[in-house]
Amino acid sequence: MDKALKDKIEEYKSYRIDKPPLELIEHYRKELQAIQDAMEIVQGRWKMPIIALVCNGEFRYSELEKGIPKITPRMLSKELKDLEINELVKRKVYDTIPVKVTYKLSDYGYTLVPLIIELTNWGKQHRVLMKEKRREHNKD
Amino acid sequence: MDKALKDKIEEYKSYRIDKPPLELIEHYRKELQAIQDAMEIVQGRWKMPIIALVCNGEFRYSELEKGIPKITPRMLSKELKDLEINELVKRKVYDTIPVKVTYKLSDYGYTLVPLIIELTNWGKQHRVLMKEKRREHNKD
DNA sequence: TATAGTACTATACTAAAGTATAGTGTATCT
DNA sequence: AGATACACTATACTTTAGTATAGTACTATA
Repeated sequence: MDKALKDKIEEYKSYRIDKPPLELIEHYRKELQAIQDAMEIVQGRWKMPIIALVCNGEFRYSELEKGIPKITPRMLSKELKDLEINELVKRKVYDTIPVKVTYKLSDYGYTLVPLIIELTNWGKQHRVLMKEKRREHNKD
Repeated sequence: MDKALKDKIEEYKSYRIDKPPLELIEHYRKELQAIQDAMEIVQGRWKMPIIALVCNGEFRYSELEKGIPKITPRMLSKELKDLEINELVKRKVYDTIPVKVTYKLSDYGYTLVPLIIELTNWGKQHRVLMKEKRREHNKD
């Protein structure tokens, strides 16, 4: 682990609230609720990958299928519908023949971008760390 | 939706990368991997709530049970074990009689704090928006 | 002696999430 | 005429996640 990361960790520790237990529990109750609300919407193997892709523009169904390896058509269509219901994704039907359908992030969907950035950053550095660790392990 | 949120949304849209399809796919492949790596560790109904609690200090098993309503002992012990394996949580056994066991975030665990903050913030504002929406709906 | 607390684990089960496979209707391409 | 693209949906199934309930081994307290 490098110095920059260590410094950051010290910074993050200030997130800790040192309060008497009752106050802490009260504070935490609200956090827990927020976390559960957010997770309900973002939960599952495919929602985040879909959002992360469609925040780069407008995509057709078949483009999403190609962009997100291993997703089945059933999952793609179900997850898109879920995201549409929660107004995170907008579906647009062009009345050409044959029809063209595209999906893009709604304005509200863009509020998830900071979360996606954090998730992606954490995932990237986690992968680096795991690689380092495996290398160290093999050295022994 | 207030002006501040609208401005933020415009800001978030700059996350979008407007590149030719091939470059975009290449860029996205790495993001997808990171997202999936991160989600693997953080996935499920209980991991985030546990991490959000233990980042406030050191907790005994029974305190966690009380702090996280509706979690069953099986889930708590399983999730704590998972988090320990991934070195996000540290388990400490005091050799008193009877034994006392505590859990706290590891330094590495603290790197998840920015993600938790984002998740919590998003969940909070989402709840506010849903409330507004229900109120509008009832007005009609 | 009975009850409660501590930190769990075991077993059996249900519910939710995800997969596999096939099929629909329309249109164009070969 | 047959194959392929498009945007899905239906059905059946498997896997994973989570729940319910009970129990362990120890100790302290009433």
